[in-house]
Amino acid sequence: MKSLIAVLGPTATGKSALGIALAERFNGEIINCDSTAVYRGFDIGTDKVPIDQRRGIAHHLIDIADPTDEYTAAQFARDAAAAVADIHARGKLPILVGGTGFYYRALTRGLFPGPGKDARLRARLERIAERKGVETLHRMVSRVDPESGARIQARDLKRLVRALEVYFQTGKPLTRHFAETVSPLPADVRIGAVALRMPAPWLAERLARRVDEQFEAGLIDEIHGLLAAGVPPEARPFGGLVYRQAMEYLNRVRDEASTRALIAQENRKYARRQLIWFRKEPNLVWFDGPGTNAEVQDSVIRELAARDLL
RNA sequence: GGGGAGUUGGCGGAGCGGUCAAUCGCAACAGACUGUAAAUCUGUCGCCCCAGUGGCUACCAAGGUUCGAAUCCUUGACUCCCCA
Repeated sequence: MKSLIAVLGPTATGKSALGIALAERFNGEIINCDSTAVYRGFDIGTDKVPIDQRRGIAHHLIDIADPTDEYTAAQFARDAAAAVADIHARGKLPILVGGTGFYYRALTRGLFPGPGKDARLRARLERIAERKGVETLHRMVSRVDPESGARIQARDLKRLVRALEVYFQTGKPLTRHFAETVSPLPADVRIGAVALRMPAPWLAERLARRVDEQFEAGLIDEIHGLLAAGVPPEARPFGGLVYRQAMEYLNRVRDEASTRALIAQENRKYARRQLIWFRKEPNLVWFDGPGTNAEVQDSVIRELAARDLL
């Protein structure tokens, strides 16, 4: 019987610290489950744990993609499953740590084995949306795949494009592919998932403090460095939280003080979406953070030990 | 001291006699999510309820005109700009 521990929950609740504490105590290695931390060079804004603070614990799936790559949930599911197998093979305990719910779901429940992105097809569909309105795509989806049409909201461009992309590439509606969905994880892996949470006002305070720390740690210099190294401003990770707002600041959309406030605010909204996501995740045990707290760590260990996962 | 502009729901900001509980944006709140997910999208958003072509209170304040006012008039308070 092999265990996989997962430390999940909203941003800034101390997941990394809890993960490292568990790894130190139970001969574990960390697997990142954060969609942006996979990109090299994006360190400060993604709150990566610096190497000298990892206490010698191996961290997987961090810094594995170039900023110009388009890393996806499907790729993550494959890479993470491989990392889990590798860690198990070496007789160690894999500990998944991160806040990207979709990545966690892709790993634990799988994505349907359909085709990936087709850039030309997407461009074509997006052009149709531009010319005739997104609703046109929704009508197209409803015609070829009524179930998806009912499920996907009429203006949700990305999902509509995806549904049509799958249909045009396979001749089969997206919904029919779902039946073939399987987790890439071997069947004998037992998952022990815990999530950290915190009262909203407390989290808001931590988020505001973290933004200030990121600026003091040289967030803006990091961005200048990336741009100087030739990373285009359209690169995927620049479009995400913290970096998007910081880029706008560099483009003089707003001053630094309001940029910091905006980033904190966007982080709060993100934390909210993460909570909504993880609340629906089955078999997940919640703990009141922060994960740096020794008592919290102890109760997590007790819980996992009681379920014979450690 | 003189001249001009303004005061609208948590904020910004439309509306300029009826169809206005008041366009829209933001925030807030609730939610969706199967290969971009730190992304993308949706709903609610004055108060009350038997939840409806329902009731009540509302557009700085007080009066007035009118069948009817956030919209017009008078006075007052406050804010901003220009000239002294």
